[in-house]
Amino acid sequence: MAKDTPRRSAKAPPVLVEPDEQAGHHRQTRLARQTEIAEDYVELIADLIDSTGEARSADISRRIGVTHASVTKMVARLQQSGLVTTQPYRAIFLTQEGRRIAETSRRRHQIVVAFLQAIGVSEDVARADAEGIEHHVSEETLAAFERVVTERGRQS
Amino acid sequence: MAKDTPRRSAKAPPVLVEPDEQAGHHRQTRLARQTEIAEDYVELIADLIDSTGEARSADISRRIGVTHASVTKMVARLQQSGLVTTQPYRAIFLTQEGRRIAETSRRRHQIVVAFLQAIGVSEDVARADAEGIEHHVSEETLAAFERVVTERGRQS
DNA sequence: TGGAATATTTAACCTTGGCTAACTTATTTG
DNA sequence: CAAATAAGTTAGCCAAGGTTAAATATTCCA
Repeated sequence: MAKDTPRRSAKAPPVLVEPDEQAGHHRQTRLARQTEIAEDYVELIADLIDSTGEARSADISRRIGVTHASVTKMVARLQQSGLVTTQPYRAIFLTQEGRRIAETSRRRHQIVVAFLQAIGVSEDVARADAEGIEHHVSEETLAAFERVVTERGRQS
Repeated sequence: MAKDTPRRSAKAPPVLVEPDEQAGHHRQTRLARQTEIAEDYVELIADLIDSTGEARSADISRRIGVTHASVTKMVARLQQSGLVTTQPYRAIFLTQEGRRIAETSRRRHQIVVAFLQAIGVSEDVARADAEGIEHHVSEETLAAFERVVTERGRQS
């Protein structure tokens, strides 16, 4: 019975990074992942309302690239969470709370896009990457991004 | 019967951003979200192997902050995807493909952390934010990050 | 060597966020 | 104004990633 792969090392091996700290970071990231989809929808709904006067699910599904049915389901969930209000076959509106989240998301989004462009990323890629990055940027990092934007804006 | 919220606007409203393009970005982001968990696991497994000689699920669960059971399930999925190999009650190893992905992830991770610190983000926050950001950084953006790191490294 | 202590797996469940297909309701237009 | 078209909803499905609780393996040590 060849025991080719020892199941467990005999002694506790040395550790490079603090496990708890690392777990905390991962937990934090997992939490951010839970809210980012909702944020994407809310941000988009705000944009639609501001630019066209109302948010309709057909537009949302076109912009976000999912089916009508998925939008309906997601909107129902957003309503449950108190971020939007809507009635069957009617347009979608943001609640106070939804509007607040939309504003925060939008601000972050704009800063991230401006920042990426400031360090030389092309507009299209900046927009694409920002969509994913924005949800994982802490206040501290956001502040750093802003500094870079104003710095580079001045020096060019 | 007051019709207070018109269900649909009479005319097609003007659009600010190209819907298709925006949908493409969101689709791309959704795709990245599908792989990021796997990447986190693979990256961590590689770190454990390199630093302690083997990756055991107890360590993974401690570092990543989920239960043992979740790790077992995820490792089974990684095996299905051909990224790791393992046998019941034995340690976990990376396949060629798994190792490749781990290297790519690690490189990106390191660049993102170094970059954030270069623009003035504290080490702990840099590590935490990088965990979420790294999966959404395109090659173009990564290159821009590297440029900033070398620039700032030189000038200080 | 035989438990005690650890580690791992299994089973059953939950939520999220997609999908398709079929159906209903509004809007527009001939 | 009725029929065609567009928009929205509902139902049933799926996979991913989590969870707890209970069962099973392995290792260590007295």
